Amino acid sequence: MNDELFNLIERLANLLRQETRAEGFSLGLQPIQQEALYYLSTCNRYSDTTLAVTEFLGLTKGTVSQSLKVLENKSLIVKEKDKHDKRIIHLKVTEFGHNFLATTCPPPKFTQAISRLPEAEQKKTINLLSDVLKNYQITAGRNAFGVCQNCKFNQKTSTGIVCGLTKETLSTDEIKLICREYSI
Amino acid sequence: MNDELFNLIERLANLLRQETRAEGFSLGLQPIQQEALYYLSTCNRYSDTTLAVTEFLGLTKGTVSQSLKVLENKSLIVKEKDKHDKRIIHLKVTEFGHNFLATTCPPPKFTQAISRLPEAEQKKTINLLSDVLKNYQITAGRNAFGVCQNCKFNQKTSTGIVCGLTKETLSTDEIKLICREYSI
DNA sequence: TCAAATATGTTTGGACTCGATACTATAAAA
DNA sequence: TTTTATAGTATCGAGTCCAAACATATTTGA
Repeated sequence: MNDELFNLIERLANLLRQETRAEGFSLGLQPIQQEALYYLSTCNRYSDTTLAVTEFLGLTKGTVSQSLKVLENKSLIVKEKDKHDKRIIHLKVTEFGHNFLATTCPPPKFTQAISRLPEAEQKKTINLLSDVLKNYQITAGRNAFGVCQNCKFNQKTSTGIVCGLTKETLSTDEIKLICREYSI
Repeated sequence: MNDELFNLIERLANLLRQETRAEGFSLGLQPIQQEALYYLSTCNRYSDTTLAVTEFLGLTKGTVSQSLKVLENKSLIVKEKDKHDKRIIHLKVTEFGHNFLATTCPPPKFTQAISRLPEAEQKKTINLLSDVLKNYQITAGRNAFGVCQNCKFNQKTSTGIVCGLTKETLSTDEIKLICREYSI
């Protein structure tokens, strides 16, 4: 039975990669580069670095560094040095980058296929698959990369929402993004 | 919401690829080569050709031809010419190949993570994800690659099980395998 | 019947990915 | 202050990938 689930995930991933390749063709973007760009569009300010992308994609930092250079050369992202730690470089998706993603990621046919399913079924699938991912991440010993507002460090105080890890104030928009420090 | 599902699948696939890479290290096997080998271990005699693997993985036949050559050189598969059509070459997984897959595919940690979930949840996830895949394949205009016994061409006659497409008799073991001609 | 079209599979070349390693720069720890 | 750890980049060789050209074998159809 594990085999079945493994098979399904592999096949969905294969189809997605195939379509992603086609979508990125206009800009000469490789699937992995699009994945990195997509991740950067969904993560928060603690998670928009080379190392975070590396963890997320499960590759080595040298490899990721190259992919990011391509994204920068194509003006899809810009690099901004951190004000407090000069080693850290934040990767921000440009407007051009956001526009590109809006039409290509997730691939239109995937979106189309999903929207044909009943909404209750969509939600159930998401919940179940989240459970699978969470379990797998724990077993494999990886970071969970969850949404900020569901994190155990997320605290609601009288002065606003605060991250218990960094002690910084967070906006209501920010807490919807993905964080590499996510923990439950 | 589509974005969420897309994200989950991508992340699961990333984790699986990362582990697959580690599992294949001992034999110097790349993730894509392992995927091809795994597919060949699950497909029926109508679907064990270069072209079928090509469709299944969503790559070009030239690329797949190279991966298969590697699998052959490592004695994980053998090539057998078709008796009726000399263009066709059947790809059979060797005992060595089966043994390798048994310990590596799906990755042990994935199996471990899944088995920790309640059985009902596992089944539900499989059913829902099957639905997603089926819809996506139809939208993308791809072959479905389903299990023989669920196919509309599968016929139970007085003399045994027959494929309505090839008019050939099928064994009870065979009908559990994946077929590229699967249709519903 | 036999040339043209089609189908299966391989080979080659160039662009790109990937991990490993070595490297620079900065920050934290001892 | 020296040492160690962290963030990121650069380079190399092995391998993936697509596109195109190619070799065979089969089917079509005039």
